Amino acid sequence: MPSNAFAKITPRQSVIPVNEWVYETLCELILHGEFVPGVTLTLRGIAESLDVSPMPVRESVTRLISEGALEVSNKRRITVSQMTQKKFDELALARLSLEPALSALALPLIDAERLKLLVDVDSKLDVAISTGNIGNYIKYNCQFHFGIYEASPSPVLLPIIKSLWLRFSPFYRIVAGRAGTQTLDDYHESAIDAIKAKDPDALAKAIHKDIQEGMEMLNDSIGKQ
Amino acid sequence: MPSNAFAKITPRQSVIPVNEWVYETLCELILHGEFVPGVTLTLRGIAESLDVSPMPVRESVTRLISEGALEVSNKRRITVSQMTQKKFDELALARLSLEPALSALALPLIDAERLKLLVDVDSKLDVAISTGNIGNYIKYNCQFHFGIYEASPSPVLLPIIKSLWLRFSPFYRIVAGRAGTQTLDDYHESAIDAIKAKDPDALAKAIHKDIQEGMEMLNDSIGKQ
DNA sequence: AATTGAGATCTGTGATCACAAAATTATAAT
DNA sequence: ATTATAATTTTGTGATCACAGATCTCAATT
Repeated sequence: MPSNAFAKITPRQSVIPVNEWVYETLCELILHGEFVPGVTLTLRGIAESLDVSPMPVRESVTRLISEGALEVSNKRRITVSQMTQKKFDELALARLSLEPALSALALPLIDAERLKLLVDVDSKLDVAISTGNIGNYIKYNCQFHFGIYEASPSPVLLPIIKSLWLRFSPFYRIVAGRAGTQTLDDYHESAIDAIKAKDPDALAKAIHKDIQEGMEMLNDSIGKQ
Repeated sequence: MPSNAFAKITPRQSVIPVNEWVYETLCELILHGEFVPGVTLTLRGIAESLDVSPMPVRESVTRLISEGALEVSNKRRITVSQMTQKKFDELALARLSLEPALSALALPLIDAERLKLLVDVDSKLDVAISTGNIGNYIKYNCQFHFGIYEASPSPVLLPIIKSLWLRFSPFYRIVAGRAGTQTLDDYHESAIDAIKAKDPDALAKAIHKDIQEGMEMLNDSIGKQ
């Protein structure tokens, strides 16, 4: 029996608290689509998989529940949140309201180094699309967006947007996995152009369009999970 | 020595879990401005005040930290979050982006009973303003807004908006307490008119204006806490 | 009187135990 | 073979303990 049932996870730096490492590990697993909507998790199970005691897992799961990534079902069972039409509509509304705005705020803080990183991630993303690698697509798409947002150390907007991603990522993975990468299209090129031109409005528009297209693609699949 | 150091709190229904009651009690205390920004709290202290064991307090505080209402300071000390200009700007942006939108979504679900409740709360609010009762002003203003929002059982937007309120409420209390109620103005009348006219756009505009005015009033006081 | 520093206390974090309610498995009866 | 029921295990929740690091207390020293 393996002491760690999850896919490759980054080892814990002994300086950061255990509960935080557990939280970030679970976040990454969720954001990268490793968790299937609807499956039930157990505190002791996660603890064993991550080779930690149940206590820090409890704190992390509490956080993830309050952020909507996990749910506690009818009779106190921890599950990965499933998508509903109502949730989806609100997620789309919130994303379209906040992410373009934060992009515009972040643009002046994107330096040459970060721009290079974004270009790099976007090219990896193109490879993932052409080779049909869904896992990498999800990962690099996430890295691209947050690569922009995190240029601004936003204490309020960033955590909220992260919680939005935590909620639709598992669903995203399922849908994209079924549809394949050939249908995927993005506006990352125009986003990069807007960054180079230092045009906040153009960047906001590109991000808005990118989210809208992506969410429209997902919208048809609700209920067919 | 009192077994309960907090102001009047609603007793726990024995059917709901202790941690949830603690969470909701703390939320209410924060939303109604009972907590002063910057003061440090302790798990054991809250537990004693609420006459529960430290364990459910731990879970509740974890949630409130993840929602930004509380912070863990430099060297792991739990404090009530303080306002900064950056936080304030983002809170205003998020509120103006989300609350008018949710108002418009909620309007069709506001029935006669709820409308009556809103009118009632608004009149209590006017009394609070004219008598200079800051505590009631904060409370009824909160009840008025969420009285609209909660008409729509929004699984995503409602928790996010609540987390926004949890962050600025303590600050609100301080500022309003210093400025007095005579400077307070709101657009609740036009909001009620819009509800009666079943005009979502007009309601969204009224809520937008209400938030904008309120936040502008607060903006001058940042740093002078 | 001001400063220092050793001892005592308090605090968040992690570990472990207890327990009732669910869920699962095993057994019996049809 | 299928259903019903009893026994067992598992689970989230709450309580308690342990501990290192931060904070506070207060007497000793300058």
